[in-house]
Amino acid sequence: MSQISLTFPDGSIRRYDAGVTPAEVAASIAPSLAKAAISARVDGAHWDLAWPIEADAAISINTMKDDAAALELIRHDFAHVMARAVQELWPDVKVTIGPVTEKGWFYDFDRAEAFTPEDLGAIEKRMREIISAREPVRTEIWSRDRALAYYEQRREPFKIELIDRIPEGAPIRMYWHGDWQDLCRGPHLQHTGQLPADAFKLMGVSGAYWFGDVNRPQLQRIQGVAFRNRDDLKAHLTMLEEAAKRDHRKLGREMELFHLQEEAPGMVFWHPNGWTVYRTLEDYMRRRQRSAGYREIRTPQVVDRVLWEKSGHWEAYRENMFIVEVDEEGAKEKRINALKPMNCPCHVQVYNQGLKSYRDLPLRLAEFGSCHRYESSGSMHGLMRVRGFTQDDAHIFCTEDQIESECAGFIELLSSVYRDLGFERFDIKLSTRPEVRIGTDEQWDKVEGALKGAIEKLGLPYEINEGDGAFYGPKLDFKLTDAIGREWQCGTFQVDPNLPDRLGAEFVGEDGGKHRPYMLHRAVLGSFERFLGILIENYAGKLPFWLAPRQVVVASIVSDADGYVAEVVAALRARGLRAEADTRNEKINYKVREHSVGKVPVILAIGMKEVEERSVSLRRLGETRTESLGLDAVVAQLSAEATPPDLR
RNA sequence: GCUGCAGUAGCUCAGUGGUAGAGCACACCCUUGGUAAGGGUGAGGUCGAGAGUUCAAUCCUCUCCUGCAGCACCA
Repeated sequence: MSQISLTFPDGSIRRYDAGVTPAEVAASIAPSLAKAAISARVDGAHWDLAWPIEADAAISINTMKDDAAALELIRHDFAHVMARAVQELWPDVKVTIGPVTEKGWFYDFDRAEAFTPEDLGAIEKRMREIISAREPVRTEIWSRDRALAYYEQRREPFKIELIDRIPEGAPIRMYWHGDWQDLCRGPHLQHTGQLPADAFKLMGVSGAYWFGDVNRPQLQRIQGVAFRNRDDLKAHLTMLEEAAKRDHRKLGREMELFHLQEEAPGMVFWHPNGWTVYRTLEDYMRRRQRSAGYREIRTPQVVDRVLWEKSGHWEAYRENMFIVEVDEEGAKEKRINALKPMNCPCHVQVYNQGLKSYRDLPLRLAEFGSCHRYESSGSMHGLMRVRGFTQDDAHIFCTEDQIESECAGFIELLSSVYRDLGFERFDIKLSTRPEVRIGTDEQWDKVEGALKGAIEKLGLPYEINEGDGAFYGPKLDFKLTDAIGREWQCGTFQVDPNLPDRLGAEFVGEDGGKHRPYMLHRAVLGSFERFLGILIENYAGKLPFWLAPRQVVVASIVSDADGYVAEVVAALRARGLRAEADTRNEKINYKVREHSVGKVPVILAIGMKEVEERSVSLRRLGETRTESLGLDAVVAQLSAEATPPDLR
């Protein structure tokens, strides 16, 4: 038998018979390692302990201490254990697929009746029994015919389809968890006893299409989360509770920011508090864009279909547009308009007014553009996905040579805005040319190169999403990370030579001839509605002082102080602070509680002592400590704090 | 849009085949209290909309609307 050399992480090399398994390798090192082993990494691939190694390779043995490997195996094995539990409880249920997800796994089942929450409890119980049986996990490679015959006989149509999708030559692996069997590419743990029985939880049932295809059968997806130990599970559940507490829909009500109602699904009714935050953010963005060289414009919301036909939206996007029919006096036909779903065609109209010279470029036209899109009913979610929204939109008209510097300028603006708003971290994704596209390869090379060049010159890391660009040009997506680690895609930067072409935008070049400009679509926040939702959740409602809708409440302790309270409020307001008096007939405890719940950053309590000293007792949100300050001092201090970050 | 669940007072929710209840919020009164809920009294509901079954529907059935979770969608 031939021999192979395996290289270990410490650089040492050992020789084994070809076909040795990682389990045997581990045993050759130490019995304790053999017991603790869960999988191996062979030349970078995640390797089952039972799979033979046939050639020289670099190897490392994974144990439960290896985060990534352990979590993957645990979650994968949980998927199988759950499927087994389900089939043991309901033998007629058909199994499909059960992949690992970010925090756990899911498994899709075909079953006539819906799973109930009680069923989940029963499944969890059965899973624990399976785990405590500590049954070995076995693997075998089967021939295609044998696998197909097996599933024919078991009447598992979905598995048959899966086998048909396995490419010729790839191994068809069967795994046994005890005497329950599933088709799976592996790898898996050694036995079910290696699963942490106290570190998983079934999270719910939902519908899911077979292969994500609306036209295929809808299955029932049971989702679970799993971690290496109970503490990690607990931390995860705590994070979910934390996220629920931060839910902007709940905080929006509690803080009286906005509401939604069924007569206008997906459209926001902003209340005074919410609108204050909105305008503060909008004013900030207006200043930032103005100083970054943008000119602000405003374009119509109701536009004739003729323009949408020219721009291509009528053909490609019509089902997402709100259509407005108008009976014009004397007209034979109804005139058909649409609420704009995007601002770009209108911006080209502004560009097209008057002949443009190359000297006018780059021309940056910005609009806080109010858009409407008919989003499908199931996709709407509070402020995060709405039908009526406002983008911090802008289009830069420029030459090909200007793309790189415009891109760099945009990224600098975006990163500075995100930092000002409290987001330190964001990731960039570059989507490159798709299969179906317009333009020459040379153009794509140049434009993709410009985007890469801009990012690299700024020294920022980025990922490439091969083939995910629009048919007309590449794009950048910017994802920020919030305070509890969730990612939100907000910013975008898209290169578009297509729309200027369709709508006939041009400029006179140095050569005196007419040329097409490029159009760069870009947004920093995305939509104000959604971004405000993200801000609310990021700060759990405790917005930074400059953004807080009510910055200061001046609360009287005794009614004899009411006159001075009014004076304090007036002094604060004179400096532009958003201050309110609370002179209601309530105890100070009551007022402090109410305004704390309402997330007011600063409460100034006023009793007779303060009246006599012309001072205030200052208490900040989240603290129990109070501070006594003179009136002039507090006004000066708070107005400094209220200055937006770009004006400091 | 699909699957499942839900819709009762401003909010959170209980409840019943014979037209409804709690806590908080709200109004009024008492109380002037020093940093997270003082006390009392009171007002407040076409029980999401429409149709059907029934002597009788908030409750049962159907359709629709809206919301929630997930899926699909986000050119």
